[in-house]
Amino acid sequence: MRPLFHPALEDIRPEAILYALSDPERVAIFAKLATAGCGGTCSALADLGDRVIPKSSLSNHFKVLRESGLIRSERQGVEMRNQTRCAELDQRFPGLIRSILVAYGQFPGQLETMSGEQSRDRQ
Amino acid sequence: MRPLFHPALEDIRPEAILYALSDPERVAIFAKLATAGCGGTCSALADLGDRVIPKSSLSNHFKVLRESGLIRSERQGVEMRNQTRCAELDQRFPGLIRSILVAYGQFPGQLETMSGEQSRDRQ
DNA sequence: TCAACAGTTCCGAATTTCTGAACTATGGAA
DNA sequence: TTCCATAGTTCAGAAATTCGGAACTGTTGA
Repeated sequence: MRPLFHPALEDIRPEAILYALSDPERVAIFAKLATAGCGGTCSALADLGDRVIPKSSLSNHFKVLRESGLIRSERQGVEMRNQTRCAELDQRFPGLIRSILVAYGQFPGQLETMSGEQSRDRQ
Repeated sequence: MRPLFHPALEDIRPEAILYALSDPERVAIFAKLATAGCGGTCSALADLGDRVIPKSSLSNHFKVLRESGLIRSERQGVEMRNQTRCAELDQRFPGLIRSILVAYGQFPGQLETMSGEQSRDRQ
């Protein structure tokens, strides 16, 4: 398994962000992560209610989210911990993520790491 | 030639907007329209500097922009007049278009019909 | 009536997406 | 250790999408 790629903040491209979030399944996953309340593992995010995303598709969704710079993934034992990069992203693209989530009706008030706490970054 | 389809404001879907604007060529076209200064015809927008978009691709770009709800196209004689639906869109998805254009570095201060003038709508 | 022009449609090639099946990595139990 | 279960990744082929040249359509002006 090749090491997971995460773009540096300055390498994040708006087209990648928009592309990643132009898929409602990925938005649903990202919104769940952004609004916390879930463990952040892949499997915990597979159930969208109306359908269960196949494993391989899910894995690909996470790859797209990760490589576009929207999330950070980190192996923890047998599973994967995912977290959004909202705080960083808001620095680079002010207001973007928020207005996208609002547009999707996925902004219930509290974004995990956005604007509030300045994220105790580990790198 | 079938009649051009324009979604009603309430039928505009965020995923369509993001998808349409996840392509840098379409963003370039849309930004030129949004910041005025050009006629709004297709051919006037074909030249991106580094490459000239083929006619059929250009036509498709306009179709994507139109059917996502980002622009309105109207035949005027032999050519097509295009205009953004920024004012309407900002009503439905507050801040979205603006923050996207800012993210792309395509927001030079003056958006044609956004927030300022409430657009003398023709319909 | 005809030619020119702006843009659309068609269609085949190339690329991308999707997902089941096989595989890999980790941790726990025997 | 070895073995099994679990979480997720990679592979591969089918399906869907995108791209763009060539042919077509609709409009204007000569």
